[in-house]
Amino acid sequence: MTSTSTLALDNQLCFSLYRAQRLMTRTYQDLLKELELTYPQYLTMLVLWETQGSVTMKELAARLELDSGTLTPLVKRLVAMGLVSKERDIADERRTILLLTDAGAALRSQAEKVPAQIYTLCNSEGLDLHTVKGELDALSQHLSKR
Amino acid sequence: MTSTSTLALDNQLCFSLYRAQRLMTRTYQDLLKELELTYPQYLTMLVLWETQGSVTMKELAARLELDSGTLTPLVKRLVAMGLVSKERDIADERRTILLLTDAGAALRSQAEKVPAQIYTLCNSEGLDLHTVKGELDALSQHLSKR
DNA sequence: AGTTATTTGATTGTACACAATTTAGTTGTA
DNA sequence: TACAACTAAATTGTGTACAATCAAATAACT
Repeated sequence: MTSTSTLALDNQLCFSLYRAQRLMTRTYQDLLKELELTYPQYLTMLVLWETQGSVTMKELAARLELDSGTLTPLVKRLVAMGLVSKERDIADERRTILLLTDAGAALRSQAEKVPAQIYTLCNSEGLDLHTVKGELDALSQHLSKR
Repeated sequence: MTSTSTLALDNQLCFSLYRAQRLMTRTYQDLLKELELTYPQYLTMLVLWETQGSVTMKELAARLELDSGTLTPLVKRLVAMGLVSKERDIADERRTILLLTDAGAALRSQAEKVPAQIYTLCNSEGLDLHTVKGELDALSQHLSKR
């Protein structure tokens, strides 16, 4: 029997979201083990792969909606792994430009397999993942304009 | 124009989930500031409020699907705040029992206001939050049985 | 030019998450 | 009753998140 209290954990959308997100990250973790990337590192690589291998920290932060406190150390690890290099923008020395190394570019072909694998793992009878994605995006849109 | 690449960030359900979860946590953060609780601390208090103020660490971990590495320090903070007390189970000294203090129990009346406030902030034209919750639960169910 | 304001990224400090290991306590069994 | 197997928490170590602050560079203004 489910509690009808408005405070019951099972009645909170937030908890469903929180749990689903953690399960999703764990699912990625297994697949990303082969690439030796964490899940946020993978997201960062996605951005680099879709920007011809060159972005500023500011652009990356805007794309992932993460701040420098998160990204600076994360990128430092990608640099240490040899997937990314960092240099200052000559035109504006405040800016740091991230560049894909050859190893970083090469990793893409391995990463190409991940989306299909994830789809297989997530897809389930009676659940339209595309619809869920749209709803989550709508929720994010709504929450972010405040 | 959206990229049609399967690797494009915008095509990943995972990123929608990841972003929505972070936005939701931030939304809670504002409301919980008054209670001086973080979002995971709030979830922990929800569990205590719905269990007559008494749970073991193991039960709490099972309920929140978090492990002791996360919960031990989190609970330590709740104890330091005077909301929870800890004692050993006399029947089985391996077990730690968490108990609501009077202050912890009293906080519930303030927390009662949160769900309605969150609902107001999340609810949006053309988006059924109850449906979204159900879909996320279905996804979690699917991801956790593997 | 010199001062002020703004921008960019890095740094600091707090709080999760979670894998892996350790410690202490309990149970099952020869 | 030894003692191996198991269980519950705590601990350790790595990697995010994010608020707040800082330093350096640039822009804007007088």
